[in-house]
Amino acid sequence: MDSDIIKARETFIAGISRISHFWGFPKAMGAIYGAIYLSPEPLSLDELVKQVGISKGAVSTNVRTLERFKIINKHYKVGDRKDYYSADKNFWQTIKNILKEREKTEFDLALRSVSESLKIVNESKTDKSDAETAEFYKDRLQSMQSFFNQLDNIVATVIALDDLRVTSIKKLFGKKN
Amino acid sequence: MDSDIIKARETFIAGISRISHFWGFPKAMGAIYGAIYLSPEPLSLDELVKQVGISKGAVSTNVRTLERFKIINKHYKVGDRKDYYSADKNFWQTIKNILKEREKTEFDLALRSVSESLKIVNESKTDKSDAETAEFYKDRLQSMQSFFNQLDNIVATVIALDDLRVTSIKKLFGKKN
DNA sequence: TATATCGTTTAGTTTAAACTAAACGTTCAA
DNA sequence: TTGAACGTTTAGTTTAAACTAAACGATATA
Repeated sequence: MDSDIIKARETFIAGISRISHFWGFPKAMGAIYGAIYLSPEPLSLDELVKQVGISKGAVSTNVRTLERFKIINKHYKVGDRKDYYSADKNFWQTIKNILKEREKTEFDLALRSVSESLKIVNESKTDKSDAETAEFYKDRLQSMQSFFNQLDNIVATVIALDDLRVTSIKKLFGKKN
Repeated sequence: MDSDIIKARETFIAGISRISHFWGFPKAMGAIYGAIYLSPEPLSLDELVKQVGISKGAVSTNVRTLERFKIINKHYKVGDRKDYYSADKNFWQTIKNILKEREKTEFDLALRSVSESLKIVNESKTDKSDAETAEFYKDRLQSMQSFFNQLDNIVATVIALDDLRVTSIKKLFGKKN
């Protein structure tokens, strides 16, 4: 294959790896996604091993995560036991899928830990000396709880949006007004 | 101090640590922020060492990062060589500050790496056999470039918003319509 | 000038995440 | 029924990030 094509792919994959790592995913996961995204045909596990240069085990686990997040798609071919993976260009959907996955776990958990702290303070029978501190805690914890709730709402709303509305939001932000 | 108050604080700090770690920051950084956020008075470095239970060096570096991101504020007292740190409740501003810092580095860099790949493909004199692949690459890379540009616009817009407009956006999303 | 008190930096260590190599279970074809 | 071709799992290793302990420079105080 043409060396420029190869160079372009390598540059791209390196970039995606970095982004992946930056957002808390393994670098290899980004590289795998990059290879799949830039392939005209769905790729098999062994082809990914060859292209990305990591072990079969690592490709297997990373590919599974990518699939769970609905970032890539799995394909079967009749009379072929291999699995093939592809990616599409709908990034907004991809982002939504990631958010959906994260909301289920971390967003929710963050909110709960603040709420629990608040509950403890609210239910504590504060003796005179700590009353002031308790009030301060309540105020601060409530503020954060409120913020998390708003954030949760935003995420939930974005997830629920259909593509038409996503477009309108893009317009909303894009116009810079 | 009242044991419930202590329990509430520990629960809170553990939660914030987890969030911090989840978004790619050190756990200790979250713990430090949590301690500062929940303190009625600005805290000194040594007080943080005591409250959070990590070494002075670690507190020093983490606190510096927090300050660089404008997540906490530094205070001086006359006739006192210690530095004191406080946090406020304006989370939207905090998020904006984090985004601002990240946009300068990673957002920008992501966009550039895709653009560079695209440039390589565009400038390559593709021989017959790879022409189709080159076209596919161009299409895919352009799609991602476009997406990144939109994302960059959104982030830049959010950063540029004043608080009034942030409120309106919160309303926009919060209504769930 | 000597000493104590700061925050920072550095060298070395710890730790947790992510990888490799290899064994494994399953499926299918000969 | 044997063996090849899959993807997955596991035990062990590597690696990079983040920590600790201690030295350090700077500044204030006695």
